[in-house]
Formats: sequence, C-alpha cells, structure tokens
Amino acid sequence: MGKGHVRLADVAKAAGVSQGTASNVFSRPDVVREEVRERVLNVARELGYGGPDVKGRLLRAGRVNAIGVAAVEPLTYFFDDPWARSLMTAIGEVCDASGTGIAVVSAMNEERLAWNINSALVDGFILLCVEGGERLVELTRQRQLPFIALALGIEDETIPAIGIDNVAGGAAAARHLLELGHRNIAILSIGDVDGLVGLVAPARVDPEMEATPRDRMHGYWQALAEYGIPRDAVPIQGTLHDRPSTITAMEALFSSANPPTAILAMSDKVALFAMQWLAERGLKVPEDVSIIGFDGVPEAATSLPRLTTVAQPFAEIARRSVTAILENALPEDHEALDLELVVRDSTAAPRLR
Amino acid sequence: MGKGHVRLADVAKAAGVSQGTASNVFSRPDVVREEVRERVLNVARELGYGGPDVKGRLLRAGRVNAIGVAAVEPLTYFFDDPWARSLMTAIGEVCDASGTGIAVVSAMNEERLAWNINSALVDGFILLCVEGGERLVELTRQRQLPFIALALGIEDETIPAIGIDNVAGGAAAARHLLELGHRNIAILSIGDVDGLVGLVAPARVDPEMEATPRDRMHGYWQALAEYGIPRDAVPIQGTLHDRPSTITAMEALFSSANPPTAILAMSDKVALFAMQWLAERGLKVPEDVSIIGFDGVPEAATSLPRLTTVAQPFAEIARRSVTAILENALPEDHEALDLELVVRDSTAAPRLR
DNA sequence: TAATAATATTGAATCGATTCAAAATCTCGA
DNA sequence: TCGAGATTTTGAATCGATTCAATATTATTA
Repeated sequence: MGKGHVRLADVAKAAGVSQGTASNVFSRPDVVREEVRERVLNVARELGYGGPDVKGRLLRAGRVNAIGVAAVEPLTYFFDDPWARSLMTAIGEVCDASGTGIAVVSAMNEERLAWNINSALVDGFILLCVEGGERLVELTRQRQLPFIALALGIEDETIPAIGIDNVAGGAAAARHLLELGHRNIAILSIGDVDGLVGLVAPARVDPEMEATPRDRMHGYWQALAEYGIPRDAVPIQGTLHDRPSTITAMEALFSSANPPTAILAMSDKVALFAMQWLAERGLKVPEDVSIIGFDGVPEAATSLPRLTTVAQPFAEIARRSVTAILENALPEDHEALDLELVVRDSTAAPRLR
Repeated sequence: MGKGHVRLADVAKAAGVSQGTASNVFSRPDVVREEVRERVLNVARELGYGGPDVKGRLLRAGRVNAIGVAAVEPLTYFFDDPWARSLMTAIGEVCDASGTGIAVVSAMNEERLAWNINSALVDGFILLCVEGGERLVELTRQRQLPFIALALGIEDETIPAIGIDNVAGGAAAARHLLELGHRNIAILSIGDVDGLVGLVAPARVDPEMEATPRDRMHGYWQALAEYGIPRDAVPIQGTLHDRPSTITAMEALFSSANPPTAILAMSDKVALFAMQWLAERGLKVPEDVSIIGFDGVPEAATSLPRLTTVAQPFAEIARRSVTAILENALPEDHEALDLELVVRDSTAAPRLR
C-alpha cells in the first residue's frame, strides 16, 4: 500500500468542496451538479482515489449485504461434500438473484470457530448443523445476528430452523422398494459416531443415533411394518458417511449367506459409494441389486446407472433461509418440508428366483 | 434487533469506566485489573452486549482477514465446477491453517460484478479467469487491493498471476498415449466460443482459441510431432466444456469409419462425460478406447475406471496465491508451475488388430 | 424586480470500535 | 514518609465514510 492513503476527505479538500458533496459524487451522483461532479471525479483520478472505502461505508450503513454459511467442518467441506454443495449451489442461486454475497465460515477447532463466527462480516448466518450443531448454534447466538439452522438434530423450539420430513422421506424410499417386490432389504445408515459402525441392533437406534438418521430409520421401519416385515429382519449396517466404512459395510452385507436384493441408503453419498463397490464386484444395478439413496444431490442424476433417491427441496430450503435472514423474518416454528421420491434407474423389481 | 442497540460506550458508562478500559476488557483483557474486568463483563452481560462489533473494530484495524475469490460466473460455479472446486478446496485448506475467511464473489452481469467486487469485505482477491478474465482483472484493479490471477488467458506481464505449463502438460499427456502405442488419436478441446464446436481445423487454433486450450493443443502437437504424426491426422472436436457438446463430439468421432483408439481430453470434466458416453455405448475403457484427461480433479480419482490425467498442483497454486495476498507479496513475473502425469486405469495399450 | 420555489452545497454529527500519550494510582525499598 | 518505578485508567483522536438539517445559490413566476 502506498504510504499516503487517499481518502474521501483528501479528495474533497483538493477539489475545494465539502466532504458531503464529495460523498454524494460517489454514492448519489445525480444530486450534484455536473460541473462539480466532473471536477471532483477528475481530482479523485489524479489523486488515485479508488472510490469510497467499503469499511467506512459499511460502518455507517450497518449492513454488509452478505450472509455467512457456517459448519463445524473444515472449509473444504463446502466444496467437497455433495450435500453441502447442493445446498450451497441453491443458496448461491438465491443470493445471485438478490445481489447478496456469501462468506463461508468454518473451523474444526472450537476456539477458532468461535473467532471466525465472531469476526465474519455478514448480516446473518445459515448453520449447517450436520455435526456439532448444538455448539454451533450456541456460538452463533452470541453474535446476536439472525441465523437459521439447517439439518438441526435437536428439538429446541427456540432455535429458528428449517427441517425436512425425514420420517416421511424414509417411508417413501422403503415403500418404493417394497412396492417393487423386494422383501430382502438392508439398510446403510450414516453417522459420525464411531460406535455405530458395522452391524447395528435396532434397539440401539433410538438412544444412540443422531436425529437425522434416526428419523430416516423410523421412516424405513414404518413402511416395512406396513408390509409385515419386522425390524429384526432388516440388517442395519452403520457407516461413517465415508467411502471406507461404506465398503466395509457392503462387504459385510454381501458376504452373508443371503445377501439383500435391495439397499436403503441414508444418503446419496453412501449410495454412490455402494454402487461403485457393486460395479467393481460385477454385481449389476438394478438387475442384481436395487439401491435407493437419500438427499437428491446432483451426482445422483448423472451416475451410471442414475440413482433413485428421495430428494430434498434444496431450492426451497435455500430460498426460505436466505429471505428469512435478509428480511430478519425468522420462522417461528420448526418447519419440516416435504421430500420427493425421484425414481431413476437404480431400482427395479427383484430377479425371479 | 432490540431498538436500543448496546455499544461499547454504553457498557463503559454503565460500568463507570472509560471507553478505553472497556475496550481493553474485550480485546486485551490481561491489561486490566481483574476486579474491574469482572465488573465490566457483568454489566455487559446485564445490558446484553454481545462483544465488540466487528464493523467498528474493522474500520480501526483496516484488515478483514478474509480473501475473496472472484469469477465471471454464477455463484453456483464455485460449488459445481470440478476445477473451481478443486481450487476452492485447496484454497480452503490454506485458509483454514491461517484462520483466514473466504468470500466468494461473482456475477454474470457485468454491472453487478463490479458492484460485488467493490463491496466485498476482503483483503485481496484471487481471480478465476477462465472466462472474461480481462474484464475481471480490470474491475479488480480499481479496487486497489492485492490480487492474483489464475488461469489468466492473456500475456500482460503487469498482471500478477500464477499459471501452469499447459504446453508441457499437453505434451506429457500425448506422449503417454503415444508410448502406449496409440497412433489413432482424437482430441476433445474446450472453450466457450460457439464457433469452435464440432470439427475444428488446426489452422483455426492459433487465431481463434483462448490461451489455455491453445497451449494444451500445442503441447499435444509437439509430442505427436515427435512420433511423426502430422496435425492433420488428429481430428479436433471442439466442446463448450459441457455435457451436451461433449456427447455431440463423441458421436461425431465414433460414427466415423475409423474411430480413434485413444482420446486426448483437455479437461477431466469433458473426459468424464466422454467416458460416460462410452460406457453407455458399451465401449470399454481402456480396452476399446483409452482416454486421458487434464486438471487432476478429485472426481478423476474415483471414477470407474479411474481416469488417467495430467494434474495441476492445486495445493501449490493455492498456497502461493493466499500467501501472496495475505503478505502482499505479489509475484513479479508470471510463474508457470509444472503439471504431473497421473497414470490410472483409463489408459492402456491399444488392442492388437 | 421581489417573492417564491427548486436545486446544490455545506458542515457537523454519527456509525462503533481501537489506540496511545498522559494522568492517576499503587508498590516497595530506603 | 518519600519518591522511583510499575501498573492501571483515562480521554481524546482516529479509522473512512454517510447523513441531514441548515444554508446558499439558481430558476421561475407574478
């Protein structure tokens, strides 16, 4: 930076006008006489003044015109994880339309996250609560800015949140498989608790699982019950929502004497990993095994075969979140939006025996 | 927001200390006597003061601790496009380590983009110049903040930029195919000019193509020449770097009497689309057709088969860009970093005839 | 030409903090 | 008890703009 930083006051003085006029030249040019405007502009150019500094303007205006999206994850999460990306894309679309900027704020380290949240220059936050949601909410609350929680795992009604109807979505997924005729079904669950990998007993679901997978599970069970299939008859393989644990789970499932003809995956990410594993093993989808995901991420639409899934209304979630923050009109109650069953090519009737 | 917004001055008055002391309580707590500190903190709590406002602090400090990444693309580009995502992920990693925030700024609309760049609260910019780079640089210059251009298509040495050696990279890719024994090779080029779709004559490359694809092309040609293959013998199919145009290109290539045994794709994105098309058509990669991409995006490592490619040093690019901006030590010359040939499963020797 | 209306310009207050030289207070040894 | 030195606290200046009531200037009308 050049030593003598030029500010509006300098330009005003050099041009022989008041600071107020100089300010108007830049922010409301129509209000100042053309002759004066030109003079000021010329002086500004000569002095190398680059226009009003955002920081000063900001302080006065009190509004940043940007929203922060926060998660207890590394920064790369936003560009890596399919679900986060779907959401970010949708949020981006809404922000594009309203000329709002996006700042991504995150950190694995608790202390750092607090600092990042406190120093982010935004008008409000959208919280991605997949993990450590409670702490994230607490931190954000202190900042005293409007915020809205997504994928919130807890029931606290005082937290403004937008959710999805995971139970209904799970039921829709399972019902789809059941209607196709599948009776030998396995579940690929997701979570970030080390204890819930490998075969998980149904009794452990309620006490140990986080809200999102738990609800999806109950949706599955609900539909299965409609067809008279008891919980015990459907193996649950827990994954850490990553490739290695998914592969382990698949190996366990398909090394059994009676491998499933269909898989209920709690996320598209896991479903896609599973589908790859099946392809590598020479098992054909959907001929040998049907698989249905959850979330409706874009990758699911372009995989081979294209993945049947239960899609979240990302655009709707984004629209509501952004407007809620921008207009400071936070929802009073926890809304649970509907999911949509999207049938593609990864599900079909089971082979006849 | 409650009507009466509490500021530091209010807390100071209520606690009966000077504003300076109150400020210290929050920003340099060690300098103020414990008793006083507690008193101020208590008053702050009672008044519902949420800590120093970032905007005020910012104005004083002059430093935002965030960098902006800008592109002439919709906001969704950052979360959608594989190349942009690879870069963002790498930038995210560097920023994570240094506690720096990221703001994504973009707009398709020129006017809006100018506004967004001017009002982004950042200490500097990383410019993704894939498209409209020149204009983007011009806009950013006016902001008078440090910036660095990536994938810059123009030669202007006064623009701080970090590039990659596209010629050498292209040559490495072509050489790999040639060494495997391929002699019947086709090229899938990329660009955003409508005129360059479909079959492109070699003579049109230099005058019409943007810098990046042009350099890669020259790399290809260089290696082909080493093996005595003239430019005319290698068909160039132009794509718009999207799926539809890639499919059209592939159809043209494989409807010919003598379809290629290997494909040089100018990006992984296009290579992946091509590979999908081949799979759908029942053509096996690499047995029937070999294909090599360009860029080294993560999807290339997890595709089926895994894609051979020429990888950009994303981490290195990110590291240099971020530190250059944070330390305001912009590179004097245009650096061209090396690419790395990553051999995976999508390339093999051609079938014997 | 005087009175009135319309348009431009000014100047000081404000936004919400941090900073730092100077003043006040405290500590401790002689 | 005094004073040097260390520790705290103060208060005003500063960061870089915007805003708005008051004033000055110009244009219009009777």
